[in-house]
Amino acid sequence: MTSRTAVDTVGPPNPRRAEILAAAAELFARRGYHGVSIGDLGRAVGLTGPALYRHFRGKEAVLAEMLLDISERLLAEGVRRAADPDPGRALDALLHWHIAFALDNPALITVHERELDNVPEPQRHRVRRLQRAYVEEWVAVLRRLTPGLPDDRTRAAVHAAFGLLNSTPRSAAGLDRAAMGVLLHAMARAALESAR
Amino acid sequence: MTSRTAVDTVGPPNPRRAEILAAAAELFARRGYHGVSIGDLGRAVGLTGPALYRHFRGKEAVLAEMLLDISERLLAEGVRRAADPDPGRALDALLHWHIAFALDNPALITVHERELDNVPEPQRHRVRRLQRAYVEEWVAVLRRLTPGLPDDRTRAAVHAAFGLLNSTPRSAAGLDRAAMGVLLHAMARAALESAR
DNA sequence: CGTCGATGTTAATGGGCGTTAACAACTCTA
DNA sequence: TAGAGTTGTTAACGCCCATTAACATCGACG
Repeated sequence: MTSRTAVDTVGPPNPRRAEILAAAAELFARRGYHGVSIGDLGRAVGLTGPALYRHFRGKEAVLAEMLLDISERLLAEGVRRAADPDPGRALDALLHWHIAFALDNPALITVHERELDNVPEPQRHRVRRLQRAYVEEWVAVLRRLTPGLPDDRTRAAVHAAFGLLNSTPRSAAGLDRAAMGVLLHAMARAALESAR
Repeated sequence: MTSRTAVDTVGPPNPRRAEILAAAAELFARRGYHGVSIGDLGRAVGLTGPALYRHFRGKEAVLAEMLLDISERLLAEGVRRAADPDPGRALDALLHWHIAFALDNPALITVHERELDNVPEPQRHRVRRLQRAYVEEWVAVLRRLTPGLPDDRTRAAVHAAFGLLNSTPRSAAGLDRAAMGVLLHAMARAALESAR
């Protein structure tokens, strides 16, 4: 029986897969999913286009795995941070986590924000569920922090705060990472507190 | 001499052009510039693909005109509102304007935020200049409101506030337009004030 | 040493895209 | 009413793309 090489999702972490995913994140963020060809993807890691099929089922599979990975990482650590019994400290921990992720992975944040519609259907639902669960972690913390606030208003406020935090890749200002981090933290915290 | 029909930018406002631009905004916002074909664009206004060339020089020209129009509208009214001698009132006026624009034209805001890289080079510079000038209107108002704040920090704060305000198209929450407007206003104002 | 699986390559296939050409219908107006 | 300009159509062109096929190399291991 002929093996299908490393195309299936499990197994030991393949460095080539990670390399392709990293390059794809940069390209998808800069030019959009449809603006990047298989040839571009291969060339970005020193290969030809068709070599990509030794590692992924196709172009859509690259995007799907990327978005699933991001959503899972955001949610897993989000759950951990939201568990702080003090809701004020939980909110700060969530802010720290999300800001660090956005500052360290601007391309991933951009793709995560924009390209969900291009993920094929079996996995799009999983990504959506993970994204929603992540938002609900934030909503739950804010509900503990300010009881009585209507949920739809809280959810809208959380989405707006994400818009603020995720603006990092587009600003590219003259501030260094640390200064940008504290600025975003202060602004997002103030914005969320003003929503009450 | 054979006329080139209405392909050049000037002349009386052509309703067909406006119709195409509106449909293109929705499609570009939903699927991205490269995810929309000329055939899609024509079909969206009840025509075939090639009919578009009676009104635009090509696909890139549609995007270019769209982004130029948005940037000019944002800047023109932004200059007007920033002229209020009271910087606090000027900031509120800018917030009202930007929020109203974002709530009324979510697709335009999305395209304006994402697709600049796909505008061909002669006009990309013009759009960039207009966008920068718009940001500088905000920066100037904040400088009057809080003298002594370093400019790069102010600029970063403005970009973050734009991220918050422009999140509207992605939230689609259960709030109505008015409630969403006051929420965004309060959050953005608080965020900007916290940047001092 | 020979075989096999993993990981590349180039060549080929089929489809879609942006654009242009050629042609038709309709509306003015001289 | 003839002609010209406007705004559509369908057909055709060339290019690029995602994917597959066929073949090459190379290391692990019997």
